[in-house]
Amino acid sequence: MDALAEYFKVFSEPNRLSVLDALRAGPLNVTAVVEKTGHSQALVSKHLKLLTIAGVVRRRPEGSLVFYEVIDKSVFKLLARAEKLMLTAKRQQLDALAAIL
Amino acid sequence: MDALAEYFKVFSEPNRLSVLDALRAGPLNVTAVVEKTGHSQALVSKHLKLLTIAGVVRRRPEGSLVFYEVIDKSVFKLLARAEKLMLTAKRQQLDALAAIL
DNA sequence: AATTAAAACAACAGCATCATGATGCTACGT
DNA sequence: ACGTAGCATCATGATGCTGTTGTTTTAATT
Repeated sequence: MDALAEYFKVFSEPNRLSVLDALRAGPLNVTAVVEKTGHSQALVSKHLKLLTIAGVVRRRPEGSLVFYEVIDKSVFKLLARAEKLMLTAKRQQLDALAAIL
Repeated sequence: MDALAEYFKVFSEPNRLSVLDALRAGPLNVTAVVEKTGHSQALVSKHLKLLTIAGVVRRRPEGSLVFYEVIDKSVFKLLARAEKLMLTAKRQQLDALAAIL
């Protein structure tokens, strides 16, 4: 239960999520992620490290560049499922509100 | 992207996850959750409030008791998927570790 | 009305996390 | 060997979250 919470924590940060999303189409090196996300280099590097430690992303040095890529693309299915759940949750909230009025 | 991160944050806390898990079998009142989880009453109340605001759980007063129940049980599928992903991720981590040694 | 049990609220201390700016470190080209 | 680009790390300040204690509300019971 503890480990699961930590795993969810990986995806509970907007900037980290955007870094992960930048890798959706395929591997990118750090600078490319920086440009794609608009975040500072230090920040991107940090989040990529976290994602690597979490086992979500793989680090692959190539010459003087370092490429990162998503290991198991089914993480995006997780994101999609969460998004769907979130939407229905919000709708339920509205329904609950309507039931009161 | 922001909202998604916040939604994930709901599940990124061990105690909150255990509170949610306590409601897996069905509705419970606060005291029952307290007994099932072993957490303090105040803490349980707090987490239940959060889960309610997040739209994961529904609050239903009944007499002097207040029952809580999971609105959409497919949240547990989200948890299961995350757990699965986590396990494969950990294996990949071990492999990566082994590649270094 | 007073009492009691259940649940929520408030204030506080402690802790973790995040973003930034600066600095270090590698690998490559000249 | 030197300079540079790419990436990682460090130290710091700021912010937010968690859990506890103590109090308050709500509802039922006598």
